[in-house]
Amino acid sequence: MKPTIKDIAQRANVSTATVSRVLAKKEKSYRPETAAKIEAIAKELGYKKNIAAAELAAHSSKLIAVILNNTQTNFSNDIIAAIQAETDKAGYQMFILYAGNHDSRLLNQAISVALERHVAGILLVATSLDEQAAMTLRETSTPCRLVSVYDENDPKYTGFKFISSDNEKIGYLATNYLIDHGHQRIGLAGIDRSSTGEQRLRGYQQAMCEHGLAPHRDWVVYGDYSFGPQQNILKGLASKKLDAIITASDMVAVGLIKEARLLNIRIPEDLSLVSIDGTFLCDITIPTITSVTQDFYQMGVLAVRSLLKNQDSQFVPVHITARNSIRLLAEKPSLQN
Amino acid sequence: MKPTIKDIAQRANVSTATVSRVLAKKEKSYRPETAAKIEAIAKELGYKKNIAAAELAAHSSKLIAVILNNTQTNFSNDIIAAIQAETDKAGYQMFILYAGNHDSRLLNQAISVALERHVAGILLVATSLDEQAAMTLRETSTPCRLVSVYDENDPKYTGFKFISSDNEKIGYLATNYLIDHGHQRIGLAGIDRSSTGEQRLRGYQQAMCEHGLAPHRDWVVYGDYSFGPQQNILKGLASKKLDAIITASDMVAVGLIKEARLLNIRIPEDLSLVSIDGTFLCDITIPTITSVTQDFYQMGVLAVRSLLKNQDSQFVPVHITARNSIRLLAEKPSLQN
DNA sequence: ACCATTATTGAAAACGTTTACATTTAAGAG
DNA sequence: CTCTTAAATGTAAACGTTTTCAATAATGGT
Repeated sequence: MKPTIKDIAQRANVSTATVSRVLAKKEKSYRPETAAKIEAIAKELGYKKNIAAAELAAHSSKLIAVILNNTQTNFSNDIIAAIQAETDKAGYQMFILYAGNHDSRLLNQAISVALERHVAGILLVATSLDEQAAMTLRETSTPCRLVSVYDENDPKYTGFKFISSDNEKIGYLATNYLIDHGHQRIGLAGIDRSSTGEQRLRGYQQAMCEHGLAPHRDWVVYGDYSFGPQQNILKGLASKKLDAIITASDMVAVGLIKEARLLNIRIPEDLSLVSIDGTFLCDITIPTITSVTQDFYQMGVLAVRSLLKNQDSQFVPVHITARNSIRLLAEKPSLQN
Repeated sequence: MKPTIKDIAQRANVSTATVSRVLAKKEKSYRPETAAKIEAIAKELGYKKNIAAAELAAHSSKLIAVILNNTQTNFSNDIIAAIQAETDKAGYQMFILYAGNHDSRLLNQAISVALERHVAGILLVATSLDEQAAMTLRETSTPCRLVSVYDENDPKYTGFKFISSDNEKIGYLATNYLIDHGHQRIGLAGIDRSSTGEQRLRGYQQAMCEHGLAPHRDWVVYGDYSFGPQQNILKGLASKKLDAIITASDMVAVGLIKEARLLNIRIPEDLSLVSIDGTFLCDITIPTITSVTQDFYQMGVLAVRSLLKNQDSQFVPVHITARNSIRLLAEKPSLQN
């Protein structure tokens, strides 16, 4: 039988209460000698606390549930590593639940499991809400944060706190950066039609408009952030004579670089490229890809802090990482269609 | 206050025992009407089982601890997704603990946490053991499996069951495949000096020897499986006039492709390449990379099954995925040094 | 209608902690 | 040396389930 505090108490000639206090390191409520004795015995017996019992008695768990979208994003690794490190630092453990892929049943099941475990908090990473999930999460007293997802315009999302990059800013930054380099006919490829995509699109449009460059509707190609030289982004845009393209993710950028190579379009000589994300993929290509870089690790850190310290929503700063996929254009390239 | 089975029992005019039985779906031990009534009330009250209490009472947890190495490998995603799906299917939940990077303290702490949670089992993914960890795991009755790690020659590993690709076979397959395509001067790049690297090296050497191609010691370049065009693998091997290189991982392959491009070495015209892993990275490069492909998803699935059903160690089949990084050489290229 | 089974249910004892409250012991003030 | 107060420990009641064993109700055979 596994040893319990009772066994320790007996051997140490103290009560279980004292053992509990020592093992839980309750401040100033036991003599150092008592503590030493108890700790020695605990070690000798190979005692392991039964967390289930502890959580039951204390009405508090040191668990954080992380709910993840199943789609393989090459950045969730970073977020998760950060969440793990930060929860660990606070004496918590994280535990991961996958919520499939826009699968309402799985999502709600994951939430249910988290609540059954009476977790200290829930982190929804890159996962969009549905009506039922939103309701459940609103009703429970368990705190929750959305990570890398938000939507001020969707009532489903109101009341939920989030930690994310500012997608509008991302679109705006990327576009402005290209404009600063003399580009005018700028495309946007790979965004989806959900909140994230729309937000980036808005930023793009705003930057364009502010410079009097009304973006052509055809310059925007929708997608799902994934790799796809087969998506023929460039073929579709070929007739448009674009100066540059912003890709919605590094995966899209990599696909586009490959497509360009096959079509003998040189980057950046014939076409500039700036990607959104800034993961390691930007460094493995030729040329390396200039990106609007998101700080995914920091995002994870802040998400945990926000959850544990009940802080408000916040945007994680983004920045341009200059690499080699942009050329400098003359001041005013032609603009006729 | 959150509702408990007591509340449900009261409202349904039954005992808590009955409620427990219904909610746990104990076979044939209650009338359907009773079940219906209880389930209705549970739903109405928004009842959530307190898993801590259940685990405490039942002496069994439905948790699987997954202990992970911190190093970013682009395949652990697949393994983890599989573990999640498979544990879920069996009614378990998995929970992840990071063990740093050959960090003894963190590893043992992770194991300790897993044991405190009285998990049903532990999966060590791509994590090597140290003396203390091996001892702890041997002493406990909690079952455990190593995933993607094994070493028949290291006494630390004896007695531990594993699920992994056969690294010797991987090295052997890759080498043979190149030999079959007429290559003779074959290098091996990026392996480390731990068990995995040594095993792959042995397979490589065996295949070479079987064909009377004593491999030159200089043809093997050590590394750590990671991306590094800066590692100058090719520069180091330039004088060796190799026909082909086997890279220890896709990341190494990608780095090597980049290096080759910068050095104007054409792949596969000047140098053939076969990589080990076969992840998405093999598809995004130009040329696409022929690989010895590991079935990481299956590895995760089998690991969970082995753990839960107490099955023995097993190798997960690997196979060659032909892509475009190998050329066909004449039967007998020159072999003088 | 009666008895032997069998299917349902209930009562209550675990499970291993934490913690409020009570008690004892030690320490300090005068 | 006594009194007051603080520190250290003990007692015992939770916490919300599961499960054994006992009790009751339903069922079928005769």
